[in-house]
Amino acid sequence: MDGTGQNRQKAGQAAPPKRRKSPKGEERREQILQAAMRQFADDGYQNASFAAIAQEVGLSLPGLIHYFPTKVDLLLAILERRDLESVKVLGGPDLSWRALLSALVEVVQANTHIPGVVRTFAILNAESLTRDHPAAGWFGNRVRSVSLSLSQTLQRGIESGEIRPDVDARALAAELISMMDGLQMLWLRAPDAIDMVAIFRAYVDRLIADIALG
Amino acid sequence: MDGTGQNRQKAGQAAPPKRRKSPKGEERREQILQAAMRQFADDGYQNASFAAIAQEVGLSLPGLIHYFPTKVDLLLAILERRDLESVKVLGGPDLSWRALLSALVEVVQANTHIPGVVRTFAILNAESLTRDHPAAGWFGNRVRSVSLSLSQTLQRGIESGEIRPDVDARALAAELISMMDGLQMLWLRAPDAIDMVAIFRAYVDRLIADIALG
DNA sequence: AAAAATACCGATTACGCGGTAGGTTTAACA
DNA sequence: TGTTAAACCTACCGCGTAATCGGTATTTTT
Repeated sequence: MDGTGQNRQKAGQAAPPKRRKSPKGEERREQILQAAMRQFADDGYQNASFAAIAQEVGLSLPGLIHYFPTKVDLLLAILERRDLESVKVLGGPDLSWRALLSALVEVVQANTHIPGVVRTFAILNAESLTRDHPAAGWFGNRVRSVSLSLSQTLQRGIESGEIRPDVDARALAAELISMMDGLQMLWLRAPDAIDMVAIFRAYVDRLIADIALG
Repeated sequence: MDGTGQNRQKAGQAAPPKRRKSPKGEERREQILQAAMRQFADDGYQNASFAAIAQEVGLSLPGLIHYFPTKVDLLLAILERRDLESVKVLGGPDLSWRALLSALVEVVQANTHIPGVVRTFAILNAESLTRDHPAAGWFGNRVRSVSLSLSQTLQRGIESGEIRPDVDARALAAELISMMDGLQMLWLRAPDAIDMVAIFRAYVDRLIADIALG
């Protein structure tokens, strides 16, 4: 009816989404999301086949559509779920800048154990740069939000006198994001050929040495 | 008949590719390559329409096929051309490491003036991470080659005593490539919001300060 | 001027795609 | 236990796709 698939809810949090039942259904949803992530990771969103995702979980195409009315809805469901997970990582605005940088290294470390997920989001991230891509808004918001979060923490470090005052917090935030994303792409092309964690850790260590005061 | 479109020539350089004639034809080829780059930049390779490229240069689909027998041939032609251009940038293996890093900054600087080209290759680079992508080999070779070139130059710097001996040249090469590619993606998402050149230059300056001896 | 390659086009084909129409079976709940 | 929604399926549709067939007109070379 609406064609946008945005009709889930708007701001409710614990509100049970209308009425929902079957345990089997929830299990299926989970399977579908997993399968879709796999196929998006392999082929990208545009090139992946909605019907092939259905097949992977043993459904017909209309069977899949019963759960996700359009391909876009399925994509958005994957992104939405990622939102919930990633809140906790950069969560506190009360984190010290050193702790934040450590947390970033840990994120990279953790990512090496879930190459599938990393691949999915790296592919979608890049693909979302193309015209009218349905994930463009999500990735745009995400980069804005992460960037803001990083630069605020760095800025607090500057104001508290722990970081050299001539550092550009916003530029440094962009630099960190770029390095992480760039490394991911290199790593995805040849996971065994480069040690993503070691490289990123070395980079961050140098960065800390460069900007720390005292 | 061969279906691969690889039948142009194999190693000849000045050898006129069999026999070629019309000036009009060469002009058309040029238009086609430009149009294709534009559309690949907008929509990616997979999602771009071969026929739409034909239309943009005022040809029917069979008319386009006269010049490039398949869509893959067109893609490879674009990549091939880029090869010729990019040789000169990192050309000499007799370049000093400082000169090389300066050259990288200049490349980034120059790239800000050709966002279309940057976009094309950034999009294709990311897209080539998907399964069976026709550009995968090209980008794989490219990253290998650039990486090797960078790390060799850095290694020479180490051996000549200009760079600290505890530096990992290969890791640093990967880091540089990651930073450039990551920055490009961030920049493409919001060209006016970030100063790619300033960020990269600041990064390189810190890097030099960190690894230089004496 | 003759021969031959180049530079195209209209019509068509085979196929995969996302999505719909209209149903039947299965399971939850009162 | 009856009602109702969830959980699916078969068959189908319209569309866009890359690519082919079989030409004709133009240009270049001999």
